[in-house]
Amino acid sequence: MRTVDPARFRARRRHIVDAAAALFAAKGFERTTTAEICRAAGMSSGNLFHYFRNKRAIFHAVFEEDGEEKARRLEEARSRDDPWEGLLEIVDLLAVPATEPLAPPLVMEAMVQAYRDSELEELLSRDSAAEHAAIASVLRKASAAGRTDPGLDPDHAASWVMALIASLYTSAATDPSFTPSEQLPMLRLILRRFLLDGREHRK
Amino acid sequence: MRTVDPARFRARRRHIVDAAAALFAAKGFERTTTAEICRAAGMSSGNLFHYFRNKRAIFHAVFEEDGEEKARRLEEARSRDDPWEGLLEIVDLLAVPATEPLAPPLVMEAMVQAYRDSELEELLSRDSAAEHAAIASVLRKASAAGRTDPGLDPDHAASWVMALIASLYTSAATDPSFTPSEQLPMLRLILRRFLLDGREHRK
DNA sequence: GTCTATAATCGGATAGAC
DNA sequence: GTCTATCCGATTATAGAC
Repeated sequence: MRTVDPARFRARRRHIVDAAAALFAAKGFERTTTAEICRAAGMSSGNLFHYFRNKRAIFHAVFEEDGEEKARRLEEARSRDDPWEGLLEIVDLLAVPATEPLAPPLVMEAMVQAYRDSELEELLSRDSAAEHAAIASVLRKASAAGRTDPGLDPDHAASWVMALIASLYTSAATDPSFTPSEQLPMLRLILRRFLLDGREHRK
Repeated sequence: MRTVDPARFRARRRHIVDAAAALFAAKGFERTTTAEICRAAGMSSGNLFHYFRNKRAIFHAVFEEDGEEKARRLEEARSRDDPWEGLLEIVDLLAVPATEPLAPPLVMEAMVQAYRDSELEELLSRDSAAEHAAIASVLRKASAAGRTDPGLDPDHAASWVMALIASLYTSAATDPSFTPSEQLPMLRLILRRFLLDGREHRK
């Protein structure tokens, strides 16, 4: 007979993380106080620290997605017969979250924090390494099939594809008139022209 | 007979700003303490606050460039006969500072701070509005001359040109293997393909 | 102009009762 | 599991001497 219900524990942590994420997005990590998180989550300080070792652990939890599901979807896209279909699927997979209002400022905050927090940096670079590998893989396939500019190095090009997707987040966070959902078509256009260099897109 | 030498006062402020910039780049705004700035600048706290109203004013000063010189160079590029020459000149003007090691982390920090600091936000958006106007201007000229894809809206395209340049800073700040100076050719390639869509670049 | 000293506040985190 | 109470340290900024 155990005294803690793991599901309830996880749900409670999730409740805290959700409350904190909105604050981190609006004010950044340092300027968000634990007292504010307590208020937003409706609990005392003593209780908050029962669920998280410290403030930083709450921030990390915001970015701990289960890679399970994502890895599955990346693998699915990467194994498509048509590499361009696979690429566009990956782009959507990575770009669509940018349409959630909290995501752009949170991603920006994560990027600057990762610069000084090696644990977070490792967390994020694990994710981005998986994304990079998937993109490079479809690019290699497309290149071999003559469906992209063969002069491009797939790994190098993949880095720029990721940079372009990241622009969706940074632009949304810095320019109020920039709406990721409206900009997705332009992102796809730039990618096509970059990678195709005048080649025909369709088979 | 005045007791303060304005030139000396400005030099002293500059000395403080230089010392602070390195700290802001390494640790961010909030985690840099005024005590650290004092140590780095070799002066006492009382003296530091003789030159700056508060810590935030020091941070702002890091980004107060004289727009004089920059406006002149933008205007010069914009008035080139060949709009592509003008565009590439502007791109270099904006991209080359990314090769200074402190610039990428400082720019990232400025972007996240601007999100919560309307004064800084105005400072930065004044700059970027001028840049956007210059880029849109050369793109309009290029489009009219049939030297870029006429289907692109110059203002919209200019925003993406700026986003691509910004990628140089964000990528450098988040990916240790990314070197802006090495990536400049690729940036230019992407811009050409994006804006030309198969058209010939040279006249 | 520059210093020392310190005021005033706020922050994260813990102890321990219930 | 949750709370109240509180500690300790750090931080920005100021007062006032030299």
